[in-house]
Amino acid sequence: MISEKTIERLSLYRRILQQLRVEGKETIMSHELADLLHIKPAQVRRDIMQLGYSGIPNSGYRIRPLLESIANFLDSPLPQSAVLVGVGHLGLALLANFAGRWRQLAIRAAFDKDPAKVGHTFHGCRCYSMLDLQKVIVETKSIVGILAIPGEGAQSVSDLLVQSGISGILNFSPLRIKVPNSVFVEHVDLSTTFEKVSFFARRMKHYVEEEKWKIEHETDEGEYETLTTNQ
Amino acid sequence: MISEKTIERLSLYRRILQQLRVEGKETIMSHELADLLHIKPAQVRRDIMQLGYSGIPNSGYRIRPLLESIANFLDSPLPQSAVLVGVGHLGLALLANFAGRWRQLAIRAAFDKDPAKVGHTFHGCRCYSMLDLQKVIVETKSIVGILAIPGEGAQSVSDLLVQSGISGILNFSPLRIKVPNSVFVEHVDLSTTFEKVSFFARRMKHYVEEEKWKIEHETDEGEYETLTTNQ
DNA sequence: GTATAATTGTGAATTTATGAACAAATTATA
DNA sequence: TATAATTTGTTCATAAATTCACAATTATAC
Ligand SMILES: NC(=O)c1ccc[n+]([C@@H]2O[C@H](COP(=O)([O-])OP(=O)(O)OC[C@H]3O[C@@H](n4cnc5c(N)ncnc54)[C@H](O)[C@@H]3O)[C@@H](O)[C@H]2O)c1
Ligand SMILES: NC(=O)c1ccc[n+]([C@@H]2O[C@H](COP(=O)([O-])OP(=O)(O)OC[C@H]3O[C@@H](n4cnc5c(N)ncnc54)[C@H](O)[C@@H]3O)[C@@H](O)[C@H]2O)c1
Repeated sequence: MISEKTIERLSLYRRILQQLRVEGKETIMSHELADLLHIKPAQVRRDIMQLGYSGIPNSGYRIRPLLESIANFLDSPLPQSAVLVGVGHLGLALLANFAGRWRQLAIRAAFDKDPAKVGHTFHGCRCYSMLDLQKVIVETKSIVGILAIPGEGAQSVSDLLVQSGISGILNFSPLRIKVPNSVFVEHVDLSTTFEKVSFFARRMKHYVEEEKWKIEHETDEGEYETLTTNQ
Repeated sequence: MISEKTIERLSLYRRILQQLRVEGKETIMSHELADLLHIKPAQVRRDIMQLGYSGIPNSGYRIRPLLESIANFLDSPLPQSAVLVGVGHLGLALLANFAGRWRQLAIRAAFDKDPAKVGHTFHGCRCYSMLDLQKVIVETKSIVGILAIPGEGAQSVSDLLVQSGISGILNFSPLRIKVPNSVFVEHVDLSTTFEKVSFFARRMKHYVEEEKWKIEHETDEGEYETLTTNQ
């Protein structure tokens, strides 16, 4: 019923609104939010509509109650825990940002198969042995697992997480893991993202050079198609 | 004309096919690739069609030439360079993975405003002063910039990158930067992604518990709507 | 107060992405 | 060599996401 895209935008709105509130702003209009995010005002209004929150015509949305509506919608009534598997380069960066930083949602435990890491604490988060996975997940009541290990181990660790009661996985490994359809998976594939940016960067450059050429040579506007981008 | 989604999938196909080739596989059929990625075969055929490459009915695609077609389409004829701004927790992880690892596309230089980092080399990549940004970008002919700094500095650094000739930006900061429409931007917003996974994890759990309840109480199948997911 | 200007909420239109289905092509097989 | 079995390329259909556009509503100016 509610789409992933909408959830992502609601999370964004919240972050922006929290900032604006500390700056003393009390109300906001759909086109202001839209401009900050480079989207259309109708999109903002539609998303907020789905919350059940109503704005005031000719005046906009009151930030305080809108934030409450978003929190009400996005957040769990209880603080929510996540666990991280793989305390390597990426895992460490994630711990630096998400280990107990927010009360509402945070990484509460980490795991690694490397004995050198087990028992140590990284950015305030303890690293456990893989043998303790199920026990710790149950104890911390975690429902989200973050995979920051190489593709090789990803499927088997994913299976373990699911067995232990995890129902959402954030997967940074390049492998597309298979899970029961009662589990939500998000693949963050930084390599393909990097390649994509590189691809479009090149196209943009070509397009711009083509435009320059056309201007220099004062040709009439030919039927060049513009690039499709997400801006 | 070609969509971002298609580019992402082509990059995925390539990675899988490279692996399969070293395992000795010579041909592949659309449904095999589709199964590995949890998508539909028609999607695979459509994507490959856009490359201009043709498969063989009743036999599939020959992996070697297909890989060549993909490389031809996705890659620059010359090796392509990227620069990273912000050698913090995340920046370091990115350097560990992308600093000169591939010949075709790699991070060739890093920048940080912290004097303690300037002049040092991280994972084989030299960190320069922000003052050298333009010079190094021009020298390395980089067209991609990666932002791994806090939101505060993101807009001004982005402007600098664009001034220096960058035409693609991979932005890890929470700020939605503004760029001319001749520049491609990809926002990787790990906080919102994390919140999204948490949100759907919770819904999944509820949904599953609801199903269990229904089974235990042997009610007739009510009109419960299923969740929309991306699996 | 009344008029004016502005902004919301939302149905309808549009665009974009995905999926189903089938003729055409090709291989394998009898 | 002919037939059967498959898989591709692609058209047409469906679904999802976005955008338009405008009536309804409210604030503000006069
Ligand atoms: N670092 C990046 O910027 C980056 C970029 C693109 C993709 N990735 C992907 O993210 C994942 C992690 O990357 P990284 O750079 O942190 O790798 P890394 O090698 O630095 O760290 C991997 C960690 O996972 C642990 N590990 C390995 N297999 C395990 C298993 N089966 N169970 C438990 N722990 C295990 C290792 O001991 C190590 O600590 C990899 O799949 C990588 O391809 C990372
Ligand atoms: N680490 C994560 O897992 C994670 C998760 C979500 C979001 N992010 C975002 O990614 C970005 C980087 O995160 P991090 O954890 O690496 O932060 P960090 O604080 O560890 O590193 C930031 C680095 O950028 C440098 N820097 C800051 N301002 C700069 C400027 N104007 N010019 C040049 N260099 C500058 C700092 O000196 C530091 O080295 C942040 O915007 C953060 O919100 C990171």
